[in-house]
Amino acid sequence: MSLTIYDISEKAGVSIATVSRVLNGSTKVKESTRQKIMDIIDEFGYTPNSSARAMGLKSMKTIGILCADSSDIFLAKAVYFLEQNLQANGYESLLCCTGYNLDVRRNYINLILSKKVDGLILVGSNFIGSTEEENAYIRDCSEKVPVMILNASYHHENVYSILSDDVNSMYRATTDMINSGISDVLYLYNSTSYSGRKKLDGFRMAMESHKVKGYEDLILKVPEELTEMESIANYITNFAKEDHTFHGVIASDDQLGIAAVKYGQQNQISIPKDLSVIGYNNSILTGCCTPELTSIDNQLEAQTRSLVKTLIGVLSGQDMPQKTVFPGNLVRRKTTEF
Amino acid sequence: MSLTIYDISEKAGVSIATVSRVLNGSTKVKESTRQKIMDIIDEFGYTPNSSARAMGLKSMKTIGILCADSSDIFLAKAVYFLEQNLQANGYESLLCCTGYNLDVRRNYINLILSKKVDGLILVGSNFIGSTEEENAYIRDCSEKVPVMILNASYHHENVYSILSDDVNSMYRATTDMINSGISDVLYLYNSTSYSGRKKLDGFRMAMESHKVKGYEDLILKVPEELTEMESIANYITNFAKEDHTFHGVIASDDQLGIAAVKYGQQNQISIPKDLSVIGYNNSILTGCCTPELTSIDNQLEAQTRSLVKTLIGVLSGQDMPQKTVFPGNLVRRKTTEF
DNA sequence: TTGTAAGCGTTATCAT
DNA sequence: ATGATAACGCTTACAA
Repeated sequence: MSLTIYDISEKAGVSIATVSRVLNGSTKVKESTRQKIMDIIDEFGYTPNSSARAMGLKSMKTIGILCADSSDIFLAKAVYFLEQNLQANGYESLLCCTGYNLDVRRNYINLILSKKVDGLILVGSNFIGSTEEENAYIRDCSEKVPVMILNASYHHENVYSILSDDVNSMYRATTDMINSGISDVLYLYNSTSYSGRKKLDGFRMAMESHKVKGYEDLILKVPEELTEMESIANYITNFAKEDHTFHGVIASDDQLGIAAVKYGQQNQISIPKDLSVIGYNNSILTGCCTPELTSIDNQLEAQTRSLVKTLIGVLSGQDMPQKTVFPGNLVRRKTTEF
Repeated sequence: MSLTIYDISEKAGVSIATVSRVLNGSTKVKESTRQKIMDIIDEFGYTPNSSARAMGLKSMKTIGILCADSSDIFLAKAVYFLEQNLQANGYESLLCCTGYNLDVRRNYINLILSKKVDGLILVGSNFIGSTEEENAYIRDCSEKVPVMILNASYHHENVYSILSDDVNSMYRATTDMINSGISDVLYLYNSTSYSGRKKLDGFRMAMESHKVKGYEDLILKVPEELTEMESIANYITNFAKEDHTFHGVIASDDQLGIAAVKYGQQNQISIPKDLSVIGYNNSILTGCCTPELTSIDNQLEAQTRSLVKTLIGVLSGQDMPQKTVFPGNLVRRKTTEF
């Protein structure tokens, strides 16, 4: 059992209030008593009981991080950056992997709120539904603590959104591809989350504004059950066999992008000569295939830094922007020629 | 502000003790009063204050998860599984990414201990140094709470190790390769962590027991700074140019394995015909290259399940095995013919 | 500069 | 079956 301030006060022959003052760096304490107390702590050690502390301060200095699946390559990176930033600001991270089911989520959130976290971070756009009803739980949370959303946007009091401009990123990538002379491009996606919808919007907008005909026939939703790269590649092969031709692929994430590369390889299609491929997230996967995958970088690290900065600001009572949008940018590798 | 048991007791016209009893499911409470209290809770809502609770119970029902970098593909998966298992057992997870520096780690650990976590999980074999001195902090921790180590072994009271048998896995994989007729095999690694050392041991043992000569010349340490796949592939190419020939590669993780595949492709070496490659961890990366990577699976999920089970057992006062070892197994894909 | 004491929201041990 | 009340370890007015 570690010492308490009572033990220390006794040893030092002062009151617990004085010990507390020293511990909290209050200036109003004589240097000699401060020394005496510090000496005792140095000798016997002391780790504050943060539960007790939390009761006094009404704060655990802890932030709840919710994500569907922290082993997802994209979410894992986000969680990591967030934890680092929070740590640097004196906050700890309570991690909670909720899965994708809404009811399960609500339960987890209640649990985590009872831990008296000072704020909540929702990592991933899958937390935002398309109906007000689905998002009710977010409004509830926001009455207790500030809610930060990474990679999606939801407007409500005490809710702050940090995201990348998926519409624009996808619009520009698609435009680049069209301008390079490829207008028959397959759009590959499997998620209809907030950011999933935005990406598709960007693709459609580019196609529309460049007056490309018949692009809707080349929008392919890959079933979510298909997680193996090879299965996805086969799925694309089958799609192509149904008399669909395309000389470009834009994928809503790197995994699908890699699957497209695999499709090309399986069908002896030369990349990038006869098929250009663009992925999304600029993850570690981009380096795994040959040729290496061109991908859209969404500046995740900058986003997380901004998110934590905003959160810390909110917690200290400052006015903070409710929506911060980061531009994405195309990282050109070997699956494209432009 | 959410209700407290005081508010509820007032509304119900009973004492806080009774409310507490209802909340904790004590049997010794009349059904009618229980109902009255439940009704009030249903109407107004109630989220227990777990800091206060922790003070009474001397437990936060929280486990500290330490890992160097939760965005690492292997560690992320471990963290995810651990969180899920802990959640299922009524514990929350305080995540702490410590980096690889020892001093930084010690600080984090003190901090996390002050949060009164009920146990500590060290994820990744990089937490175990090779000297008693380096591991002193683990012994210190173990005096306060049970310490669980995933993927490494350290024997001490109140310390429990769950790991896969890296020596044997590597021994068997190497043996398989030798038996298939390939004895000039390049061993690729970049980490000298506990498990890194064990893997290398397994490789050496296999080489020794099959009386392969000169294998030491084909053990290649890739500089840790090299993180890009292509850089690693180039590094291998340069090594090969220094008059080293090999027809097999065994890598200490999938990333290095993929780099080896890339090396083959860059140098027009046919895989698996002229070069066999085996990776380690059986991660998502294995599906990203073509041909897909044969890899050693270390049963991470089973390990995490066992770890949490052991931890829960320890916390409830049971005697638990201090060391649990899981066998690994080779998952054959397309970079090997055997 | 220092001490006293109230308060934070629970749990748990007594009585009744 | 229920109620008082101490205890948990800390912060923070308010007094001295």
